[in-house]
Amino acid sequence: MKSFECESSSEGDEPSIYPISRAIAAPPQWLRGNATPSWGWPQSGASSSAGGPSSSNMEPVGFTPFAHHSNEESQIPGRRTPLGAVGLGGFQFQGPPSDENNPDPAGPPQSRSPQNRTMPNSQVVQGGKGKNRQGKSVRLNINARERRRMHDLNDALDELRSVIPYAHSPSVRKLSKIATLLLAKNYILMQANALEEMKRLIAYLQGTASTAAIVAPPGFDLQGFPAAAKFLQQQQEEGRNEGSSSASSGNPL
DNA sequence: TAGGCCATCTGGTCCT
DNA sequence: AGGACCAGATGGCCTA
Repeated sequence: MKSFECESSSEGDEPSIYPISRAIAAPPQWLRGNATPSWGWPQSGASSSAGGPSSSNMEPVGFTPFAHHSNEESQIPGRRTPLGAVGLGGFQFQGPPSDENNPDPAGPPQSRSPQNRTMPNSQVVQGGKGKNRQGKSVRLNINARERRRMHDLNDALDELRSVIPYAHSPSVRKLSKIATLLLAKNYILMQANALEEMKRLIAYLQGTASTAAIVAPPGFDLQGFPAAAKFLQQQQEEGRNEGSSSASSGNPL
């Protein structure tokens, strides 16, 4: 691979810190501030990556989860054309006007970036031997397919960006590919953790519904469940009131 | 200016 | 044979 490799996260232990992981753990400035979700970036030493974020931080602020902002993306600095600007088939080639590489006979569309990209390799490497004589059109077809494939991949990444909560804002730069993948992974871990906690809470409430006093079990963190905490508090207060009013009966509930 | 990120081209490998 | 997938190489843009 290249200089960055994702941690082999199949093991649950502490992932080794590759350069890219450090970059994610300490996101660049354009991702800090409002852009940084409270759950997204693995905290060094905190129980974020494997165990998920602390439940007290589960309420991210500054963004709208699951909101699609493809229109806003057009204003975000970046090189890729927003999804809405291109057809379903992905991006059209926007290279130099020369192009035999242009699969669109109608001519190259407006370049998606201010500059017209040059295609340095297309001519240089072709100057070789008979192998390249397989036919220019064949090679160009292969190139077009590969381009389309990469565009599809980027479209999928855009869709992934649209469903992971982070600051979708014109002033916030688009997540990089690797950041998108790592953020999505952390989001999945967080959701799984929240689901587990919810299951435990439901099981506990069901188990104590018929008993006298409802008390949070030792070690159970209710900070992430304000509604549940409020409910328990109400139950305890009601229990106390009834206990005082019907002290003669001695019935705790 | 260096480094990060990206798009594209290219050749190799595997699969149908 | 043709297509999908992959990784290396290259060069451009942007930001600190």
